[in-house]
Amino acid sequence: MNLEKLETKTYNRSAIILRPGVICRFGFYVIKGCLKSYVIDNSGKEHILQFTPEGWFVSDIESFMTGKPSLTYIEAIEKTEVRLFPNLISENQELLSKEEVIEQNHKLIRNILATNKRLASILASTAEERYLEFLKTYPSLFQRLPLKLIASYIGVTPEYLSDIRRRLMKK
Amino acid sequence: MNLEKLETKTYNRSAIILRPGVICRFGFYVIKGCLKSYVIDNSGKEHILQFTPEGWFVSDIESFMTGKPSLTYIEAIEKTEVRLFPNLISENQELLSKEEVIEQNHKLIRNILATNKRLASILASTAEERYLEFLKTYPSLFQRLPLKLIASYIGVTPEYLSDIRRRLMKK
DNA sequence: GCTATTTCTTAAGCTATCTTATTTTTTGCC
DNA sequence: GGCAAAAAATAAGATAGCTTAAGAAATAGC
Repeated sequence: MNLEKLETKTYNRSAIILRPGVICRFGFYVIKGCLKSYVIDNSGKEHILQFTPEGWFVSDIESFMTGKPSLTYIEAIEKTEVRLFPNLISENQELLSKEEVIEQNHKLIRNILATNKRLASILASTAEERYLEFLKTYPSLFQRLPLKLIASYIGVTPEYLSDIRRRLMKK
Repeated sequence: MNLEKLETKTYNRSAIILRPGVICRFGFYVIKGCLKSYVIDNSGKEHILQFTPEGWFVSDIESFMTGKPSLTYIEAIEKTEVRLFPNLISENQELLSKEEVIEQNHKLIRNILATNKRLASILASTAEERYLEFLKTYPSLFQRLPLKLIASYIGVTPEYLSDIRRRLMKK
């Protein structure tokens, strides 16, 4: 896949790149800036699935792979430049070269590993542990993101994360 | 990849197929029976990441892909027959044919989609909602698995799941 | 630079979920 | 088929994390 040929695009802060119901026709590779993907629950609360800073890849993988309508949002947290990878619903994989399939694999696998870790962490760790883990895993993001978004990512309310921070300070 | 040539193996109930610290050299495709993969937290509690009944695939994907020691357990819940897929640390992918890479992709993708759904569900739904979702998604498993394991999967204690059930009965 | 808006902190009361303990039921296995 | 062991139900008290609210601090955008 010749990267030079792929379209790039720039989104402003708060631009919504994907919303539920729409088919996700691209994977987004972030060149500069940061995206968030999230779902909104029945009570209207936002839950962040993934942050996507420079060098990472994001998509609604289910929609991207199967052509079904997306269930998630993808939105720019900062002004963000992305490279667009055309979608690869299963049949299309046959059109790619072997190297391209492997290349695609690598990007996907990196995401899978992160998602797996995240699931284990949500199941097996306390909020405080998840916060410390986040700091260690994304030291750069920690400085760039508002507390509110970090709270949504680790799965607590901003008020509670504020408490956690205070308690950690005391130690 | 010629399926006829791949090794199959049968494990007894409670047999531990993979444990943390060991490199996961195989992906396990379940022909008959059911496996669970799980982590154990600091306080010794077990958290189920995935059930793997007939027709599904499981592995410690991080270990399988990168050759690093595994962080998870994989264990037979019932007497289980599996087909062993040799590991595919990145460099090895080049040894496979394009069709084999795509085949591998398909198995992985199915798991990824399930994991993504699960993460969204844990973040955005209540325990009761997750229980109902589990029943709908795995009607066959629900009858086969002890409550204790379902509780661990949806992320609550068995006592609390027992409460949830009772409350649902009343309705 | 100023102002409106958003974010963060703090605090108090509340609820979902956990812990521990006991009893009853079910299951694995000889 | 019977018995030991595991699982499930029930209940009561404990706690992590939520809600609401209000003031302080930071920030976006003009």
